Amino acid sequence: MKKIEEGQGNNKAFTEECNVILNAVGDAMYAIGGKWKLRIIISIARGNKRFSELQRQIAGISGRVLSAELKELEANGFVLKKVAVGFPVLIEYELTPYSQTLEKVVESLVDWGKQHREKIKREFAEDK
Amino acid sequence: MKKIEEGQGNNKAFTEECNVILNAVGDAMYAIGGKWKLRIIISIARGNKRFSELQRQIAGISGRVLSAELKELEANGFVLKKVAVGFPVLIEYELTPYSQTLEKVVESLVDWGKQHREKIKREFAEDK
DNA sequence: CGGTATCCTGACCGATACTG
DNA sequence: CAGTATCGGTCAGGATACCG
Repeated sequence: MKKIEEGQGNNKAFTEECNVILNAVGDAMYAIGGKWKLRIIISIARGNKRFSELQRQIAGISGRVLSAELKELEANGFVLKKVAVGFPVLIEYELTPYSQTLEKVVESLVDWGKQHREKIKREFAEDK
Repeated sequence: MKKIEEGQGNNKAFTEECNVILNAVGDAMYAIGGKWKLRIIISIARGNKRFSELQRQIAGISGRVLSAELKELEANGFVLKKVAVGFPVLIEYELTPYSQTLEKVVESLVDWGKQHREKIKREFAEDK
């Protein structure tokens, strides 16, 4: 009676450890996955502070969605909303220090995204 | 007449460069975003090859969704489906070399996800 | 300018049952 | 075992109009 046939699929400790990894990625994607969250964070990081700047910079996002996402990001501690009294009222968004922990994630995603886009372009070119 | 008030929001070259970043992240999220794709890739990378192994390892995924995602991953060049003739027919999934390019992304996401989960837990504990 | 309100569609996805 | 078929529900997010 073999206990492990091949691969590590039925090794208990292995399965547990794999679950830790899987949960971590799940948590990460839950927090910053979705179409817009990371893009908004990046856009703020690169100097866009105003609502309209963000909407202009992030192609395709609607006001409704940007508004909702900013609220969520604020609630989750990624973004700070600053309201300066005066006339007209000046509203600026900025990142919290916690957003800086995303640096490596963003960097690797940008790198991969660039090379992936190149790959897709090459394949498309070959398809003719 | 000031040309640039403050920040870099209206600097053209800057905006362009920011768009490159934004597009890269958009492409990446389009390809490997969503609830399951990365988890499936990770799960295969860690030795799970069979359909049922994957379904067992990836908590919460239904057969229907796993099937659809595997097809998409195959079509996009991340996964290879191997069918060994015999009885019963043995079907195994494995990663293509291209999936290896995701290593850094996965690594940073796992790291961040782990610390994020810790942060959430701490905040939850404080809330009492 | 910085949003909200309303409405709506389609993508995603869970459950269940069935098949070769 | 490795899926497919069908159904139905939820929800992200798009369009548009409006508001202080």
